[in-house]
Amino acid sequence: MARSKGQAPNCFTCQVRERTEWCVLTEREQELIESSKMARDYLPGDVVYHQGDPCEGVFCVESGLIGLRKIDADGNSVLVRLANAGDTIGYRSFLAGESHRLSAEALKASTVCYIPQATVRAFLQENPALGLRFLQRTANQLGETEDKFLQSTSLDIHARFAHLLLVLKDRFATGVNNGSVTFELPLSRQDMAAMIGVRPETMSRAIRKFEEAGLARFSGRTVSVPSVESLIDAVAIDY
Amino acid sequence: MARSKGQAPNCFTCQVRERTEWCVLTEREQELIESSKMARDYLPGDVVYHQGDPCEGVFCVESGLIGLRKIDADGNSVLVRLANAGDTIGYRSFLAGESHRLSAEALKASTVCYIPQATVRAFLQENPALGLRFLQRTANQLGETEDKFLQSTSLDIHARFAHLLLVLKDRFATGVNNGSVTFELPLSRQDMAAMIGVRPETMSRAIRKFEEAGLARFSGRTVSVPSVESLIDAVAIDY
DNA sequence: CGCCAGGTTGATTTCGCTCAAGCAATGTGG
DNA sequence: CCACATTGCTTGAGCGAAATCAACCTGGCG
Repeated sequence: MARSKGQAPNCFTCQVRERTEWCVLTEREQELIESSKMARDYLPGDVVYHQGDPCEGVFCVESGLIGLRKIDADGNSVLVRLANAGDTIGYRSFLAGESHRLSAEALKASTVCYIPQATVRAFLQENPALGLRFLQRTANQLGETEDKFLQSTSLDIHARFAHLLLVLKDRFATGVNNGSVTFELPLSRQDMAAMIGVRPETMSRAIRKFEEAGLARFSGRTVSVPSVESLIDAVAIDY
Repeated sequence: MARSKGQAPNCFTCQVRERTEWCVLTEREQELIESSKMARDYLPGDVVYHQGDPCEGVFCVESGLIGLRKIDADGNSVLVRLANAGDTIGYRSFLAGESHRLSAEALKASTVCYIPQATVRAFLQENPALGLRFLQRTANQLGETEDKFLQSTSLDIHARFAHLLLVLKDRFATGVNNGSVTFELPLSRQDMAAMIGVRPETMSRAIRKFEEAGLARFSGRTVSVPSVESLIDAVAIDY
């Protein structure tokens, strides 16, 4: 997965540019960002930034997968969000003018571009469209996060787990064969547990229950869902 | 609290303008907003907009207090956020291009200005500073909401309740006498319960425990906290 | 080979939910 | 003006789901 020499990422040829907020920049601005950014490769487990680090810029994921985690007081790490290729991370803390509230860690081999604070700030001042794109994104995430909170109090664990699997399916499943899907989870059980707000032991039992109910099969990090339909039902139905 | 005739709110003389996102508008833009906005008074219980309504503009709270709630599938209403004078509401759905995800309801007698979609959109396009203000605000709320989720899984009910009281204190307490505070909660017990994600019965018991522990006294909607210090301790300490 | 982190499983406990009853304040119709 | 419903809050009893505690297994790695 390591980048061979001479293939440094370039904003103009970047495959994911159209999916990023930066696609609204003018040609001239793209040049500026191209010259001020710095790309780096990360292997799974590598840390892009640490919670508490001063926020000196934002990061744009060119490829791979980044996990954003919070380490709580007891030292437990909680996976809060995933960032795909095309996602920009670290901008929340940047905008709020705080140090990083979360840590960013590569879950797959990834390439990430660093864009320094000064560049971002300048663009935001002069190009309203850029801020608007981030605003839309942040507004959506806020809605999702609110729902997550509401679900954590109103839905039981199995419903939340079913919901999580559906989200992960949408993100990581490549194809669907008449209702049946198989895909690879880039997550540990612990991370999945944290995402729905339960202990690892409880996650384990939930997995077992889902296997017994024929809702999904788990083998290592490979999941197969025989019927997406039944999984959707499981979100609503209390059983 | 009703507005006497001839005192229609005016953006130029608005007391809270400096605390709103709109303070970055130019003189000319202020004129535009002044001429396109529509003010209305609301009594406690009055609804500003309903969850599911199409979002046709945003609302700026001039005075009073607005509660933003979500009605879940079972018909339970969950208080998600409070909006003070100076807060703009409905902009999340506006930005995400959805219909309203929450309902807005006056908790105190309030005056709220409606700013139509077209006006807001035009300003956002032309004045980067406005979008940035909203961006900052949304970024902060996103962080708060994330913390709320994490707390709901890592902190027990008493810690969450203590935390809630501290937040409400900051919002509604006027003065502090050597560590002791008394203030009026504009919320029902049910709303407080929903805010920390518990049932009303559990809220009741928590209140009782806090009184027994001398952490706070409750009489109707009046709360007095003898020692803010001990309340802060209660957030962390498990007892 | 032995160590260790991640995962599974079982036994036990506990916290908060559910169900149910009672109470006070407010409202409504006869 | 009183009888009665309604709504919000409190309290108790019992239950159940998930946390905790603990043991054990597995695979990777020095």
